[in-house]
Amino acid sequence: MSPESIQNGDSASKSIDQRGMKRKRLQSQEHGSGESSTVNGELRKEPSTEPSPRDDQDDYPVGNFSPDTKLRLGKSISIRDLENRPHGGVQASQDTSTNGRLRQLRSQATILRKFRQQLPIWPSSSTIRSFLQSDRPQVLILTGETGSGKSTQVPQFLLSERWCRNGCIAVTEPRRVAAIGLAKRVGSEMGVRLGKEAKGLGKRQEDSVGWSVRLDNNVSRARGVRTRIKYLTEGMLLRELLRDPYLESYAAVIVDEVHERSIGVDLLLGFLRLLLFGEGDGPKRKNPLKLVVMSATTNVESLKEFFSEGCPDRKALVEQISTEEAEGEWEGFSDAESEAFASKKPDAPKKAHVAHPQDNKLAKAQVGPVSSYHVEGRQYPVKIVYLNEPTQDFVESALSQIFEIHRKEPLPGDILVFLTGQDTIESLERLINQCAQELDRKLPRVLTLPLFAALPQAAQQRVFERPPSFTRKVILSTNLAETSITVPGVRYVVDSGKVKVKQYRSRLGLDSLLVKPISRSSSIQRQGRAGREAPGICYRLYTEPDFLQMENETMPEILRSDLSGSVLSMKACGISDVAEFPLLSPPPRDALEKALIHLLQLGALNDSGDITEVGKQMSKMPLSPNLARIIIEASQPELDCLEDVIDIIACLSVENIFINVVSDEKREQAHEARQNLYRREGDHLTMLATVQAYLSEHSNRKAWAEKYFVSHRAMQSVMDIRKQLLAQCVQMGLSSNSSFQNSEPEKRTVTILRCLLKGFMGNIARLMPDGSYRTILGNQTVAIHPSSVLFSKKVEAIMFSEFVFTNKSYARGVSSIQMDWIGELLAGSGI
DNA sequence: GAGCACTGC
Repeated sequence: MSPESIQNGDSASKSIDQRGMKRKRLQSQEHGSGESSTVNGELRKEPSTEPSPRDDQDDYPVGNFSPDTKLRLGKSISIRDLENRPHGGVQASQDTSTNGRLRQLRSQATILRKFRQQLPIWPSSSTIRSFLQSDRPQVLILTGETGSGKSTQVPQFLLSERWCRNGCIAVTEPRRVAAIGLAKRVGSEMGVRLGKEAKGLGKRQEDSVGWSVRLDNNVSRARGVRTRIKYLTEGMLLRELLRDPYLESYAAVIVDEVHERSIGVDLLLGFLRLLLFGEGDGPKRKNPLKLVVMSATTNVESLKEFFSEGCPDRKALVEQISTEEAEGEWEGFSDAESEAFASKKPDAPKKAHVAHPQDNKLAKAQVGPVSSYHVEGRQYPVKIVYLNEPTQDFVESALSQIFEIHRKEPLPGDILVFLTGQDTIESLERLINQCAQELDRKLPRVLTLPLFAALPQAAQQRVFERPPSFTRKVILSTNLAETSITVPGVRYVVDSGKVKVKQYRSRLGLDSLLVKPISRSSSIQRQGRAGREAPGICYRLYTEPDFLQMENETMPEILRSDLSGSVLSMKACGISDVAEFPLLSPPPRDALEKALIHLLQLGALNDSGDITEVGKQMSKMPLSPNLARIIIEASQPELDCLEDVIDIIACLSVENIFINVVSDEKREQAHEARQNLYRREGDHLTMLATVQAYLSEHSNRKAWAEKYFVSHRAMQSVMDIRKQLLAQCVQMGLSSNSSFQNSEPEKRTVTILRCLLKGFMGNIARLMPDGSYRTILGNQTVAIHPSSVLFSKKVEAIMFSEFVFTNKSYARGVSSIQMDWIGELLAGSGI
């Protein structure tokens, strides 16, 4: 493909005119305000300012970074990285007394305040508060583009409200790093001590900001401390709902990043709707709960409808509004907002049109249970360039596009390329490096940096480093850079328009992992990555008609996942008819049925569909139902292999513990080194052997891991999860006496495998005369994945922990089993 | 002969 074939002109600017009218308008305002380097420089002079993780959705007008390092971090970097920084943006105090520390925190907060005031959301504070002032439960749907400041400011706005005076606000985030990073940021803005750092102030109450994510709960339990804001991952709030169904400990819940439509968010919205507006059997909470749903996109209507549907006095609300004089103002305001956004008319009436209830005593009564509001973002304009003709090979198109940019555009300005996976990233990396050698000496050098989740942490961190002088970075990334990591310095985005998605097919009980076109919203999100620091260009490796044909939104995760975990959570929360559970995107009935049947087979539900004792125990574990069931099986006193099984389950809960080696030579080497760890019974016992070998290494585990080509990072998570699971089993009274530990290894191995089989009943295949494997339930052909120790081996039958279709059906995590175990098992389970 | 991205007391 020739560079000329890439369109560069009018059609590109047309589409930004349509969608990006705000950006154009913002451009003129923005260059003179906020993000300028003078402000940056000013902040830099403050000795107490540290480079802190930046909220990638809601930027500060000043990056808190030293421009010297050019290190700009997204909402998501490594947790360790966050932990190594002093809390709250304040460096260790020389005055170690509590009062000295608090004084210092307060002065820091005063400095930060003027930057908060420059955030686009700042002027909307009182309007936002006014939506939630009635004495009924209320929902506010708050949309705002990247950089508006909503994740950090909205909780602080609400704190001063009467209904929140002594309460705590929960804010959920989809990622751990985001939750921790935001908590630290907001803590320093408020000038309070973080989490357990807060110890109380004698007679006076001390306010604090905390966070709660798996394996890291940093919320003060001290008597004199009020935790005012708590950032949690979605999963953690779901766990809290199991314990405290009415969330009595919170005055408000803020659900952030709803547009990502994770399973967690969808379930939370369902539970929260029931909690707010659930069947009218009397008040469930002492005080009405307030809910703020925050989303980046404009799809307000479906959210509005979702909550209005659940609201019992919906009719009353509608009548009330239509009889109020100010009717047009409230409804009209939000309509004008969404209309303006949809029809791309600039300067549609906005704030001027809004009646601010705090200015109008009657207005309070006008605010219904469900309202919506939109805040402007802060983003530089990005020009869009489409291909004229569709491409057959996006790797090749990306290659020529990258070099066209490189020849044409001056530095600075790094290139971010969105690809589908490790394979395409590595092949493009090779191609670029070949071409770069023949590059004109006068042109800047090219530094190619791959970025995907399976890449070791140190290699991932390289995208944050400043390149050598006269060098352009070309970052080749998966979707990781779309939401989780914000790469600094990017002005050019090359978008393949593709993504690899995992989709569960309940009929086959199989995940497929296939390359698909992205959605329009995802395409816009990728484009936005070019306009973080300066105006940018997004080169789409597809045509404009292709763009127009894309789905509007990415399919919500709940429609493409195994629902057994979600259904178990619902059942544990007392939802008897799961088909009635309110979901924004209800999954098809057969997907729910499949999940119910699976839970029945596992013994989590009984024949009438009620949750069993085993099911209740399973629901408390931070594991999929399959894995949770295995733990419970292993805890039976007569089997007693709990500790060994926990070691295996911990490995199954993290990414691959073995390092992927690229070259053939290294692969041989790794294979050789791992011989001591490999077990002929299969991958699960190999995992056990690896954990045990790692545990018995006391001197230098890092070196040990390197020697065996084992991922040290993965093993550290295995250790954490193992510890957590052991503690939880003790707490749940799942026993483990070690009498059996001394029995013959052979017998122990069989016991362990039979426990695993209890959770992987559907995942069994036997060897056919032609040498292939076929599943017992479903009679599907399945191949042992090349990463398995049993790859190319023939055994009587296999059990596997994962069943994934890529270019064919693969079994991953495979163990050898015997046919006669299966008969007993199936007889016992009623299949 | 091959591995999208997240998450959980």
